[in-house]
Amino acid sequence: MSQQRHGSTPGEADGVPAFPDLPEATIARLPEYLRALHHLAEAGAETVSSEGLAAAAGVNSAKLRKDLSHLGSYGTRGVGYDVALLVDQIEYILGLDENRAVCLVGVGNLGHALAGYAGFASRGFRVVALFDADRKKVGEVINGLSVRHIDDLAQVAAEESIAIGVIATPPASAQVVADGLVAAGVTSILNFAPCVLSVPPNVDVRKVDLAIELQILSFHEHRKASLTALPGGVVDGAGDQEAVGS
Amino acid sequence: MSQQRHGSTPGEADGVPAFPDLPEATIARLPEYLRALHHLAEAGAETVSSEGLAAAAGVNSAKLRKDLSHLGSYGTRGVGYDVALLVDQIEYILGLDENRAVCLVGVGNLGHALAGYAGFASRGFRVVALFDADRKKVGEVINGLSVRHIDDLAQVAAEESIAIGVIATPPASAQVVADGLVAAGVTSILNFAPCVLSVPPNVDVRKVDLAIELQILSFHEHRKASLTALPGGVVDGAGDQEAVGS
DNA sequence: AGGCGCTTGTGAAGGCGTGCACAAATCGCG
DNA sequence: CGCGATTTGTGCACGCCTTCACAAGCGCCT
Repeated sequence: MSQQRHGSTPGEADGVPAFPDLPEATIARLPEYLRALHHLAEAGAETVSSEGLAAAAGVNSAKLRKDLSHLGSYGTRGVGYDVALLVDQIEYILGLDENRAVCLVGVGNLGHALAGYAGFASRGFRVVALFDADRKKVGEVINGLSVRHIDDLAQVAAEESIAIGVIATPPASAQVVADGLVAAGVTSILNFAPCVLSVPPNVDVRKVDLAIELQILSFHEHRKASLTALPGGVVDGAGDQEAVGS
Repeated sequence: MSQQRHGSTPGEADGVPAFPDLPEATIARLPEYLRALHHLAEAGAETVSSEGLAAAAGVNSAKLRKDLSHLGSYGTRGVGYDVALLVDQIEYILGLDENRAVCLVGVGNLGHALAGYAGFASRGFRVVALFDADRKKVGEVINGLSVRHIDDLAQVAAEESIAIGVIATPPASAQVVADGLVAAGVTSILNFAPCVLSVPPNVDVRKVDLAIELQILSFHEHRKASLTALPGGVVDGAGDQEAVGS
């Protein structure tokens, strides 16, 4: 690779392009590495070996090295990775230094919890608005933010540039809300409603379905139960953490 | 394949073994198909084509056919798939006919919402117990269930056979809780705490980290922003739903 | 009864991701 | 100043998953 890197702004080091076309699987793991790095930094570590960081993030060390190599060479052979430098680099790649504005639609059971979730603010996001279609909920204050009616979405989006919309409505309303978010210029959506959304191709949708996660676990339970009833007995069973993406 | 299938109990049709070793990627999609099928059944559909079901589930039709072919042949050429039959078959494979017992540990912000989430009960799961380490929360009644102290876990597990444990505690407590669940005989864990759990190899862990989902979306925002600033302009951007697993 | 259109099930090819194993590079010590 | 210990970065092979394209099968219409 190339020498002399400390100093310049992250991502624009020298020869490395700002967007090295990271594999999707790598992107999904970067946040995990970042969390582990923050943990290490708080513990006072200056550098980490790939082995150490891999263990903290729950992945294979070879995989970690390959992932990090994709975003340029930020390690030192014989020493390891500079924790602070790597944190900056990953945060830059993930765009977390821009402190993106997030809005949440649907202040029901789940939405209420999400609105109060501290993990968002502490990891680079600002929840700037809460919406609901139910006029009875409008005005309610949650975590310092007051709930507004969904019809105000366009107006609020014009004031604050909203990067990400979170949908926590019943499935029947989700598509309408998604259309509204897209119309308001939102290009990333996190969908908690158990349904398929159709959006323009330039909009990214990620989905989290709590029941699906349970059903996948249920399958493995079923499988394990039918295996123990057979000669082979308990063989293995995955062992380490499975990612929730793909 | 084989003829004559209607009639016998699902999964034990005739030549097909109960566990055809489904690819992990297929398993992750089965719940999505199931949801779409229930939707179709409510709309009164008797049969669906792979094209139709694929559209409803947000996937490629070839992928859907291959997925379904893995669990035996339950379609009719020229006609499509029998909706009711397929529902039974998928529910059997996923083990949803056993109405598994779920316990939830950590009745904080998020845990509270999960305890009240209707989607669990409606999709084949029974939340049978809520736990928390905070004595001030013990006794609180949520959705008809009263919160018990975490020390009672072993006792409750002995009474009701708990299949799945959900962890919604702060990350610092998550490992201790996981150890407790494992000791109580739980072999599947759904972890909402942002940390890595280490468990014996026969225990399955799935993880849901809300902040990670946002960070992945943030990356794509960052990427899109840096692309529009370049000659190529907006090219595509995925188009359809991305799974949250992988 | 025969043919035609529609739909499933699957063989084959290609791409992506993982993990091994090792060469290259750096630091510290004698 | 040179050597050995240590750790990164990566070429390579393997396996999983996706996608295409098409043959086989089924029902309906004439």
